[in-house]
Amino acid sequence: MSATIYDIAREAGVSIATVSRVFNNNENVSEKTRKKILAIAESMGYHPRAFAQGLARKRSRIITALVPVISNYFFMEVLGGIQDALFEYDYDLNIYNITSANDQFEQIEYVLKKGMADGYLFISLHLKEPQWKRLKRYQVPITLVDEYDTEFDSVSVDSIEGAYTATRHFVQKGFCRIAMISAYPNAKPSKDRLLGYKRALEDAGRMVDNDLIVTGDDLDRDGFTEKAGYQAMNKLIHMENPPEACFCSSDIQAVGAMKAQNDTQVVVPLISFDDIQIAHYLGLSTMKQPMYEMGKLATHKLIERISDPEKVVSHTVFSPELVLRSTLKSEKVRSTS
Amino acid sequence: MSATIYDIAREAGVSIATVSRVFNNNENVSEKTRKKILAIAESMGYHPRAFAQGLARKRSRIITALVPVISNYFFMEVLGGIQDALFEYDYDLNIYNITSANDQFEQIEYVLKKGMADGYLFISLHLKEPQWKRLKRYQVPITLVDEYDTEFDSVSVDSIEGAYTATRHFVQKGFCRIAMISAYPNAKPSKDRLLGYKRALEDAGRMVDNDLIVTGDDLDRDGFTEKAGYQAMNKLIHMENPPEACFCSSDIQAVGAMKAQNDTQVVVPLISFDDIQIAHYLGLSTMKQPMYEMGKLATHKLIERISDPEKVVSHTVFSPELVLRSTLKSEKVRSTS
DNA sequence: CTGAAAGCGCTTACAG
DNA sequence: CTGAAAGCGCTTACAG
Repeated sequence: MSATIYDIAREAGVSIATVSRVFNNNENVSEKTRKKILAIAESMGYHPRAFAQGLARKRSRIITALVPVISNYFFMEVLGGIQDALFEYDYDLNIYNITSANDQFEQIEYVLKKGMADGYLFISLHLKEPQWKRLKRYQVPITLVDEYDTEFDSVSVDSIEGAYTATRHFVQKGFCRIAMISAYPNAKPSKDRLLGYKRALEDAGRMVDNDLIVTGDDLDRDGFTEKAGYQAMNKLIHMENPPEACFCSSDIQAVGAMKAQNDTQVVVPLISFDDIQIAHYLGLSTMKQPMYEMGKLATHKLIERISDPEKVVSHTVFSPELVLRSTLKSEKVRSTS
Repeated sequence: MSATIYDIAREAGVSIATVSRVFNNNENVSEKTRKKILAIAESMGYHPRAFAQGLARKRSRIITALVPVISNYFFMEVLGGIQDALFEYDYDLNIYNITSANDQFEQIEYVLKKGMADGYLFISLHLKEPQWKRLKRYQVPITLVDEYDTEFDSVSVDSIEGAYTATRHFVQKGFCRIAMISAYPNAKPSKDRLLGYKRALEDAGRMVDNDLIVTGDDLDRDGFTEKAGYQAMNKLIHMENPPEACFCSSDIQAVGAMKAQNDTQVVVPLISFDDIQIAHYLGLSTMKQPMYEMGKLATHKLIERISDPEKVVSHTVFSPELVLRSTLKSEKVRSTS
């Protein structure tokens, strides 16, 4: 195997403690020995083994992000913020994929038990109340992104408000039959978007027509896929009395919905949710989430929590912002959708 | 801290060796003690600490993927294959982001030196010949994806062929001025696509017009962005004599290019490269790369290499496949782009 | 400024 | 089937 601290200590004629000090930037090493050691280390291609350090220090300087679907546009953008924040501190990032299988919670516990990281970022992971409680027992720093629980630091967006704003916009524009393409409302964000949609209609004195709330048949990723959006929009388009406008749970579903519109040449003004990178290029009107900021802030919170476990729990809830693009203007949609 | 092997050994009245055996599925433990230990471990929430295991075993059962830009559609799809392959074996996946800064190579060496993983997957990492040579010294299993070097196992796609096929298709359709939206040709795939494009024109007896080869001004991700594609297409559209068709280095650039077309209502038939998920929904004609398969195969190769370091180096080169969609048919483009 | 030594939590021959 | 003991490669008081 490659060189260890012993090899380089022997070569330099010092003890392993001194070598260790050099690599830990400990000041109590003479400049002369420091240089000598560094030179030898370089020549032998030496670098402290992460495992040995982790074991001895009981700290790893690793942050682990747990995410349900890595290949997900929302996560990708959050990740950008996480990485930039981590860059400031000297932490490494590990990413674990948590599948949405039945043993999801066990997968999470498994990762925590392995104790590889100093702190954990839970991205879009939606557990039940007793499960959050149970995680608390691990006494390990955890920050939630895109989810809320009283026990943990969190960064999220107000989905109720976002859905409300989008729907109200349609109401104010004078649209009557306003539909919603929903994801499967297992998790809080989905539920909240449904809630915000309904509330906006009710506050406007409208009846909520459940036939106008549709979901794709594809269950993958709880329906947050192009395919599910495509299926859902097709259902709407083929109703006897199609809707005049539609709020859509996510941009990625809107991409599918636009294809359905394009295939049939039926235009339904759309406002979706997220504002992922391509939204601008596709002309999607959407409720913008500050995904990058969310990732960054969550990481800062986590680092703080690591250094001060007793800190009072903090929650940040961003307000999504309506970004209007061509999917709203019927005349442009024809050439855009 | 949480329970260790000592705690549960004491509680069970056995030695730590026995506890260890249980967690390593060693057969030499009586069913009775096994059950007892498992029960106690469960009640104490015990699980072997990854660092301690890694140190003692000198194997971590971790695979690390190094990628230049995590938030990249190509990578996301490759990742799907990696995860599915890893699921079969009992390996965990770590992901490291390698920024494209000047110290890129140092970043890579840093990750390798930490020695956290049993093997490394290099995704879309393009180094220089001497750098590959130098990595060889680490004597650690490495598999390349989207890159080729004689020294390492690799899985890639024939970019020359793909670009050739796309361009030839335009030639055969009778298009005359065929442009190319290129990325910055620092890396092999970009260079090869440029090469394939030129070769197809030459083989058809056409002159290569360098004015028709454009790149966006945005340098981010070597020009593999929506923005760069948008800029590039705008340049083409505003030429005195705009092209009649265009081959584009990647789908993501094509997304930007389509927006430029839509903004100006100028239609230029397009064939891009990759076939990322949204390509189908956007109606992008493209040279399909089997990204998922590539991730899966690369992972299999890596696992094999780990178990047999002496295995002969193997290279797999896939042929990209032309997928025709509406960006090619001018009449449909108008409603799609 | 430097070294000897204990300890981090496991695994793994070896012996029985 | 089980235990005692050495070892994995570091860090960190403690003593000088």
